[in-house]
Amino acid sequence: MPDIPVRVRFAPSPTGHLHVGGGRTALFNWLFARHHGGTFILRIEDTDKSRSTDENIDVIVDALSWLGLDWDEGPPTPGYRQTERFEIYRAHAERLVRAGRAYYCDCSPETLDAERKAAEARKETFRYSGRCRDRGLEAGALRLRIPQDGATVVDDLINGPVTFEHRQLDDWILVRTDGTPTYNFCVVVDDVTMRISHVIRGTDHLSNTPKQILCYEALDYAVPAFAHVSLILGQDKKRLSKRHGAASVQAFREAGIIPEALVNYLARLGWSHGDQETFTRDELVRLFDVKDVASSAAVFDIAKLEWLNQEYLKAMDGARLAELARPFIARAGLGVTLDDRRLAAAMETLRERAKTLVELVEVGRFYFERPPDYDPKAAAKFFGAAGAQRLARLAERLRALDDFTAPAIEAVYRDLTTALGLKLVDLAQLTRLAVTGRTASPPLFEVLAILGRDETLARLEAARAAAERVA
RNA sequence: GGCCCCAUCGUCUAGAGGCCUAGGACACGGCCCUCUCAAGGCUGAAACACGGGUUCGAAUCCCGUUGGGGCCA
Repeated sequence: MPDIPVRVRFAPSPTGHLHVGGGRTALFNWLFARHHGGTFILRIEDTDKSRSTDENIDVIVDALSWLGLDWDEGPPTPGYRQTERFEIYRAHAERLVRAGRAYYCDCSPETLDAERKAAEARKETFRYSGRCRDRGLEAGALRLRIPQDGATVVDDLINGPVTFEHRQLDDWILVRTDGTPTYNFCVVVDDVTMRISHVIRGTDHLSNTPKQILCYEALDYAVPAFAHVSLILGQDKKRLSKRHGAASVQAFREAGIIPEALVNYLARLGWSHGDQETFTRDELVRLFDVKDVASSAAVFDIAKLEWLNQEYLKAMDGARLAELARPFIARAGLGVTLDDRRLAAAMETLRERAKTLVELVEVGRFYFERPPDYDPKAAAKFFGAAGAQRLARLAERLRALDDFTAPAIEAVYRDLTTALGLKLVDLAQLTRLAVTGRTASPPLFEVLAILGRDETLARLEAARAAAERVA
């Protein structure tokens, strides 16, 4: 189908947050559209009024925007929500009735239920008997008249040809007795009227596809190409859900994952390009082809996502990192007193020590507050009279230092180490404990330089006092 | 239960009959580097679900079994 314009859509139902599986489906659609210079459409499947809310639409729109998946058609422009389209479904239903491709059925739920039970008793799949097919009714549920014999083949771009025998299908309901269209009918009408060229969606819809294809044909519309993407599984190989922890795009955002990393990870889940692991957005657009998407399901691996996230953090400059980190600093209840320059420098000392923005703040807490306490084990080891003594001497020398930079500070430490007949690690760990409250931190001399002389001396003095109390 | 999909290291995957004594990445172990923790470098362990075919030759093709998943109820 090289001649028809590529038009793809992502059609979430706004019944909750955007699931990462949905995020990946959206990404694949978006990449496909951008790769082919086509159109990416966002459509909201909100026919389930009881569970669909405007808030959820906002959340999904927000998540897609955050991922950088912009749509060419869709909300807030009207006409892209199913609840706005009932007139269109009605018109198409009428068309099918007039063409004799659909008929009304007044079989009661009880009758149908009895048939279903009978079929079960015979260990057969329940199929509607077609009792009302030729009764010429003018009201009731509207059913699609499908061929009795033969088969429909879904020529799936990912799975290859998949054959469904018509004898396994039945005359399914297009419009319920109460006049509401069914999901499968809405989807077909929407895809038809939006001139969708490729339907890229989750494999949970593969089984519905033959019914839909029959409906396209009844409507006398060209059938689009289909590509069914496998589901994302949790560690237990069950469909990924909230039970597995973070499963929504929003949850990862809050966990401090950056959009570039999530996009890269999601793209690599089921799709690959040789041995390449990291891709820029442009590379993805250039290299992605839905035909290369794997047909097997994939387990979501948070550890790998976090590794990728760190790869992105490590490649980022301090200023940008600072902007990303600010909301996380605030959420941790901390305030920034460092100026922009120092904050950026601080970020650069943290980025290879954190896999997420949340971790970045945790590991860099001391940049935003004085140590509220000292690691007890380390305090027992480094503090005491000797420790207090050493802290005093360090403070004395640092106060006298002309140039409060990392190399100059290091020289002071090396000097004093020799003078005292110690190892560098002794004074370094003592100071680290004094300044950060912990025994692990970014390179000490850089930390001191970023904190600045006044703050460093204040912390040294506070620690000295605490050290004396230990003694 | 019926129909459909899927099956390479723990995980994501490369592999489209000989290039495979199966490659990469994450995670894991070891070593190096080192002011701590990381990061980094080197290195180790780790897989073609099983059984039949087809073929000179199968991870790659076919059939079955098993297992997992989905849809319909």
